[in-house]
Amino acid sequence: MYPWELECKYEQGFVCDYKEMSHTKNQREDGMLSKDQTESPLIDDGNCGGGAAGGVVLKKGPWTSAEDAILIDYVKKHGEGNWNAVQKHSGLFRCGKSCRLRWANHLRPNLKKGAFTQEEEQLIIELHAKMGNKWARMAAYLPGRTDNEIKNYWNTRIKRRQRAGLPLYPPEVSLQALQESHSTSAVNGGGKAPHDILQNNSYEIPDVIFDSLKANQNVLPYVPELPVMSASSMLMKGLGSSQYCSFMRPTIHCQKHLQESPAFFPGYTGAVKDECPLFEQFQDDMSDKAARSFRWSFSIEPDPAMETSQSFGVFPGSHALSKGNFSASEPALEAVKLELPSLQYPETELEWENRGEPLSPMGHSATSLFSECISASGSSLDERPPAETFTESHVKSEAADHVLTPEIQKEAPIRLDGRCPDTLLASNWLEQGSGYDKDQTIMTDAIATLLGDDLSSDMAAGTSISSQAWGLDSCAWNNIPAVCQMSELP
DNA sequence: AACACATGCAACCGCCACCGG
DNA sequence: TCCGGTGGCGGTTGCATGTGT
Repeated sequence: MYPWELECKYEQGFVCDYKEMSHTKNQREDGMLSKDQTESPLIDDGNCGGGAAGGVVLKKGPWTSAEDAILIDYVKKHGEGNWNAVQKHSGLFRCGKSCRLRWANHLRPNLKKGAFTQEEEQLIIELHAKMGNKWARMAAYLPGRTDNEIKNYWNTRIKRRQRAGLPLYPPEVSLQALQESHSTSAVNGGGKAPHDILQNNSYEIPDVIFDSLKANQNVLPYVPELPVMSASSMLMKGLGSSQYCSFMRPTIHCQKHLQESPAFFPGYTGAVKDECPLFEQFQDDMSDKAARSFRWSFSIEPDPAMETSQSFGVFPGSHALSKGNFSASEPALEAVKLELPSLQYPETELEWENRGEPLSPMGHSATSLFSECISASGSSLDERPPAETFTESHVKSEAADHVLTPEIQKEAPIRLDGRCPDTLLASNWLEQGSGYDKDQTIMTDAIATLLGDDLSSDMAAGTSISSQAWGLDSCAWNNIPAVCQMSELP
């Protein structure tokens, strides 16, 4: 639908609808110009409009409906593109970039407005796992959605999950990947160099993420071939997600601990670091360059860039901290040149967001708790992480934001749209718990295995809180070091 | 009611790739 | 091959609104 249809929409109040939706906050729009627009028309820097394109001071700030109308009219007549000509031909005092952005994000026909649907949310998660912060490419899979919208959604989601202490990606995927990587490494040999393992073509890990997409390739008009994503990459992404950035120090302890403690990964003595480059990530003072040199584990052709241990650091698409900053991620793999698909997204069983992830009664996810426990147990008495990494900032925020008593869980509404906080997802997950026995088993087994003997000496008896509630049997719960449990208790 | 803080979103900025002259 | 223009992309910012105290 383009100019000819736009006219119809426009005349029927399309702009008005938009105005209501996106500018409810801009009461200034009609008549009430923003401060930018009235008091000090900003001078652009030259890149965008140059402030004075041909001596004309270009306006910045929120668009008015009048400007929208001008732009729509212009596109209607001249089509998209050649945005710098808009100002010349339409008298709109906006730079071309601004016009393009406005059109693409707000005025373009067929734009969806409003909250993301569950299907869209899940797709975003999947796509982000695959592509990283390639918002434009992701937008190609979400008809009617803009990259900016997706980006904003993701960023807010990251913040939410950070606050919630949740991983970005589903824990069962991470744990499953972990198990897979273990079994695979057992075959390949634990002492194998990381890059060898990762590049080994036989190092195949079942798809766990994109089945929902791939399964429909024969149904949908066009679904770009989605390369197999390494589950171990997912694992690393999950563990390396922003959530864990706040646990940088504990993670280092984890690595140290892992190295020192063969029992942690039974049968994988000393190979943990190799198997889990994430741990190496935090040990080395990793550069962005190193981060970007990482390639996916399923690389067919050996990549010279991977010949160095530095190659194993940040995982594409992750928001792993590098030198304290979020690093922009590279595409998960050689990003496929995506065409605009006309997708119909089927319902899938992997509705992570929908069901959330298993949370402890204290609001901890299994993986969150897992990471914490590793962190805590991995710290010897003289290496205990600073309190603020654990007992203060994290626990405080979780206590404040995500304590879910059984009563609260009962009352917590099931998430019906995409805007409920993660807290609610937890209750939702719990309510649907019966359908996730497998996941729980995986979780339980994995945690029990991972925490296993090595932590047994730290066991505490504090099982007053039902560990069953988040899928851990009492044994597994008991295997959680006291420091973890204590840190969660009010 | 007032204030502070949190949240979400629109818009901007800077960089980069592509293309044509 | 170089260079300027253009468009696209990802990161960041600013602000209105929502929420809690």
